[in-house]
Amino acid sequence: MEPKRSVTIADIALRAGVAVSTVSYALSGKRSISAETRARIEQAVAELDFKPHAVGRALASRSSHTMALFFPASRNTLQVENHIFLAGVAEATSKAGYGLLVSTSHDPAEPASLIETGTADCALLMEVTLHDERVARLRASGRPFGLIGHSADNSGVPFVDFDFEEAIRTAARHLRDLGHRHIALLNRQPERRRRDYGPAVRSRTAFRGIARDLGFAGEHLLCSAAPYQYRQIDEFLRGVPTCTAAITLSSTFAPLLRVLTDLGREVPRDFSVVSVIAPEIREIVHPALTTIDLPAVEMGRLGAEALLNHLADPSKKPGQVMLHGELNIGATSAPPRAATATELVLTDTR
Amino acid sequence: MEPKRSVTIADIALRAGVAVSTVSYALSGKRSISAETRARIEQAVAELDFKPHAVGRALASRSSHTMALFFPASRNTLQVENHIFLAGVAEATSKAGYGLLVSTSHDPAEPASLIETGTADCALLMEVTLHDERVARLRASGRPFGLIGHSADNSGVPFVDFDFEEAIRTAARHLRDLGHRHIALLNRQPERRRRDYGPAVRSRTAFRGIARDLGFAGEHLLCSAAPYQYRQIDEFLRGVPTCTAAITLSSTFAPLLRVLTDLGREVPRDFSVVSVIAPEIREIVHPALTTIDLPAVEMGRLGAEALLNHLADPSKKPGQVMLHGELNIGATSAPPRAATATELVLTDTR
DNA sequence: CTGTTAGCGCGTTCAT
DNA sequence: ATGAACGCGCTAACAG
Repeated sequence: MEPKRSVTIADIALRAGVAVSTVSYALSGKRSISAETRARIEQAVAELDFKPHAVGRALASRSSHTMALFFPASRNTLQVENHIFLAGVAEATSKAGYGLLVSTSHDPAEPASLIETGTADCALLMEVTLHDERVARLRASGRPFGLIGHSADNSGVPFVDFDFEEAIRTAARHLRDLGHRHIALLNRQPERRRRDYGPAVRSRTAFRGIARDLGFAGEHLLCSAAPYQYRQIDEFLRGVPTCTAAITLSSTFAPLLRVLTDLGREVPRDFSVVSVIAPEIREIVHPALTTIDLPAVEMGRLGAEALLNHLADPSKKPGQVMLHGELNIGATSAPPRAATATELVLTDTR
Repeated sequence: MEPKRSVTIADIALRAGVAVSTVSYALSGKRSISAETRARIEQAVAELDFKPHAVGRALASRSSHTMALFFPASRNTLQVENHIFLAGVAEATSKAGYGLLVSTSHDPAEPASLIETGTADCALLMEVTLHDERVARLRASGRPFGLIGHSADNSGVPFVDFDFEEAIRTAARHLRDLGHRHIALLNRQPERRRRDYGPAVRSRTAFRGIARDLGFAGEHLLCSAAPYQYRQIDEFLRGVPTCTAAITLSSTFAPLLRVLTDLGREVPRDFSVVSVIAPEIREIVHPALTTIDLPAVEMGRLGAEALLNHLADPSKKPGQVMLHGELNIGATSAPPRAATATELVLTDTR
C-alpha cells in the first residue's frame, strides 16, 4: 500500500531545479538539452522512479500510442485459428512500443469510435468482408486503419492477405494428380450475416474456375457452426459418393475427419484431404495432414507493421502484402482408390 | 477526411445553452438534472454526434476503464490453448464496459507499471508461478490485480484456477481401472526459467501421491519446446516399454500421438491416453480423445469478473474460484492390451 | 539552451 | 437545479 499518488514531471522539475518543459523535452528528445541539466534530470528520474503518465501524455499529444485490434471471438463461434494472428500483431506492436487493445465488438461503428474517443490511434480489422461497413465508416471519418484480409476497394489502405486462390489451385492440382475427379471445397460460414466474407467469396469463385480448368467436378460446401456442420458434411458425403477428396479451409478439416471416420472411410486410403491451416494448428492435429500453411503469425505481424508504417507516414503508399502458401505433404497424401469412371459433371451446392 | 477535431462537452454546453459541468453531470448522472435541460443536452449530443473523449475522461477521473491482460504469446512458444482464455476475458470486460489491453511482455515490472502510468486500472495475470515476481511487485505497489492460476500466497487476491490435482486423480483412476500399471504424466515446460510454474509443480506432486495411493508406477515427463519434445517422448517410450498409458496436460498430447504412431503403437489398442485440454482444442483433434475438459473460456470470464468485482469493492473478500473437470470418454479409451506382470516400481524421471 | 504558459477534454468542488 | 473555475499530467507553442 505504497504512495497512491505517482510522481509527475513537476516533481522531477523541482528536484532537478529546471522547468517542467525542460523535463518534457529531455524525455522526448525533441530539443537539445545541455549535458549537465540532462544528467540532473536523469538522476531525479532515477531517484524518484519516475514513469511518464501515459494518459496525460496521450491527452496532450493527441496520441494514445495504442492500436485497436478487432476480431471475432465470441465464445460460441470461437475460431482457434483467429487467435494465432494475435501473436504476430502483438509482436509488432510491442516492438514498436505500442499498446494493443483487443476488441471483440461487432458494432460497425466501434472501430472509428475507438479512435475518435482517443482510446486508440488506429484500428486493425480481421474477418473483413468485401463491402465492410467498418471500413466505410473508418474511411468516412478519415481515421487510420489496416486490414488482415482485404475488401473490394483497398485504395490507400495498408493490408496483408493470403492468396487463397493460389492455395486452392495448388491443392486442387495435387488432388487431381493423385487421380481424383470429384473434389469438394469446404469452408466455414463466418459470423452473422457476413455472406460477403472475402476469402469465402473469392475462394468459391476461384474454385469453380479451377475445377473447369483442371477438368474435375467441384463441390462447394459452406459449413455452419459446430453442431450442424457434422450433419451437413455427413449428408454431403453420403449423397455424393463419387467425391473422393476435399480441400478444407479454416478448421473444417476437423468435422470432415470425424465424419469420414464414422463412415468408415479411411484417409488417405479412401479419401484425400488437403487443408489450408496455420502450422500451429497443424502441429496439434493427428495424424499428419497434407496442408498448405497459412502463415497466420506472419500475417498478423505484417499487417500490424504495415499499419504502423502508414501511421508514421500517411503520405507514403501503404504496404499491401499478399502471402503465399506451399504444399506440405503429410501422411494422409498417398494415392486414393480409383475414382469412379462415370461422366464428370460440374456442380455447385449453392 | 471529415472533421479531425472531435466535438467536446464544451460544444454541447454551448449548443444547449448550459454550463459544461451540467453536461458532464447529465452524462454521468451524478446529480439530478431537470427534464428540460436534460432533453436539450441530449438533443445537442445527438445532433453533434458527441462521444465523450475517453482519454480526457481517464485523466480527470483517474481511471482508464481498462484491464490489462498479461499472457505469453511469443511466436516461438505459442500455445494455442492460452488464447482460448482470452475469449472469456474479452467477454467479461466487454460486458462490463471495460477495455482490454493485451500485453505479452515478460518484464516482471510491467503489470504494475501499466497501472501506474494510468494505462490500465488493473492487471490480470496468466501463467502464474508459485513465487511470481509480478505478483510481488503488484502487491508492493498496492495495485489491483487478479490471477488465472494462483501462487503460493493468494491472500486478498481474486483468482480462478483449475483443479489439476483432481483431474489427474480422475484420469489416473480411469487408466488404472482399464488395467494399466505404469502411467506417465506429460506436461510442458513453460517459458523461460519458470521452473516454478504452479500447475506443473502441483501436478507433479499430486501425481506422485496418486501413483502411490492407487498402486501404479508413475513417470513424470516435462516436455520442452516443439522440436525437442518429440525426441524426448520417443526416447522415453522406447526406454520404458512397460508404460502403457499417459495423462497429458497442455498440448503434449500432440507430440505423444505422433510418436506413438511412428512407433507403430496404436491408440487405444496398445496405449491409452487421457488429455486435459480445452473443449475447443478437443474439437479439432482427431480421432476423438478421452479428455478432461479444461473450461478455459469460463476461466477467463470468471477470472476477469472476479477482478472487476474486486475493483468495484476492494473491501469485500475477493472471489477465489476453483473449477473442476469431468471425464469425457472418447474413442481412444477402449481397454489396452494387458499390462506386464513384472514388479511395480515407483519411479520419477527427475 | 531554457523558462512561461496555454491548452488537451473532462470530472468535481465550491458557490449560488 | 445550475454555473464557474480549478486540476488531472503532459506537450508544444511562444518567449527569451
